[in-house]
Amino acid sequence: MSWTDERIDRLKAMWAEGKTASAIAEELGGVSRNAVIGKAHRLGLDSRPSPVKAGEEKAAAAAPAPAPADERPVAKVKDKAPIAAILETAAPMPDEAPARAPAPAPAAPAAPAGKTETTLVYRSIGPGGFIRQGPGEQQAPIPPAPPRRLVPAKPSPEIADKTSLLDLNDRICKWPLGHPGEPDFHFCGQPANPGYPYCVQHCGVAYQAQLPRRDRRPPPPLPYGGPRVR
DNA sequence: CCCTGATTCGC
DNA sequence: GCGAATCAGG
Repeated sequence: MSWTDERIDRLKAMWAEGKTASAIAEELGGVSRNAVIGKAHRLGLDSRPSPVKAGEEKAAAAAPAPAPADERPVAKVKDKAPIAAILETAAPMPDEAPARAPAPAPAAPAAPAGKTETTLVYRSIGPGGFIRQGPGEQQAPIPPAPPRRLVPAKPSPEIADKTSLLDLNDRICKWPLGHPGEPDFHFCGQPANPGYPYCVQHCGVAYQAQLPRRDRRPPPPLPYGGPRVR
């Protein structure tokens, strides 16, 4: 079914009457509700109060100022231009933000005593989560530290004579002892079995002959409660 | 789940 | 331009 002039007129009339898109579609016949809505849009007919938009208007009225970037809904994956949306959100808005919340100029006198004035400052959040400074609120530059002679830090006593990550090469055993992040975490450090990353002893742990299925033993319960799930 | 309108995007 | 598919609130 095509959009003849007559059908378009009927659509316009019913749309103006406030009939729902489904009702219009049913009355016209041969078209779906979506077809009616699409046609109405292309004709430039007035928007109807849509459930989606109604909520947005309320929110907009309650919070006229743009919400901080980190509180806005994250761009959905399906969005065709998520980058653009993020950039638009994060980009400084030279006309709005500073005008709405002017930062006190460095030379400006402090607020009059006895009356505490709280100014709400909207900031945009940068891609890394840092807070962008607004114009006119630069901090005084941090003075450079006085020059000092740099000396190597002493290793902590716990790992003073242990094999650390930096000590590893292809000739020493890389078998880890302890857990990464713990203060005494280190590596075996014995001479490696040539061609292997571990010493002979740890090669015996790391490499085991493949047994036929029927000969395999079920693995013993793990001492630490199973693999960590992150 | 149903309804609604808005929007997108392949045709 | 068309409209199905999809989204999102009621």
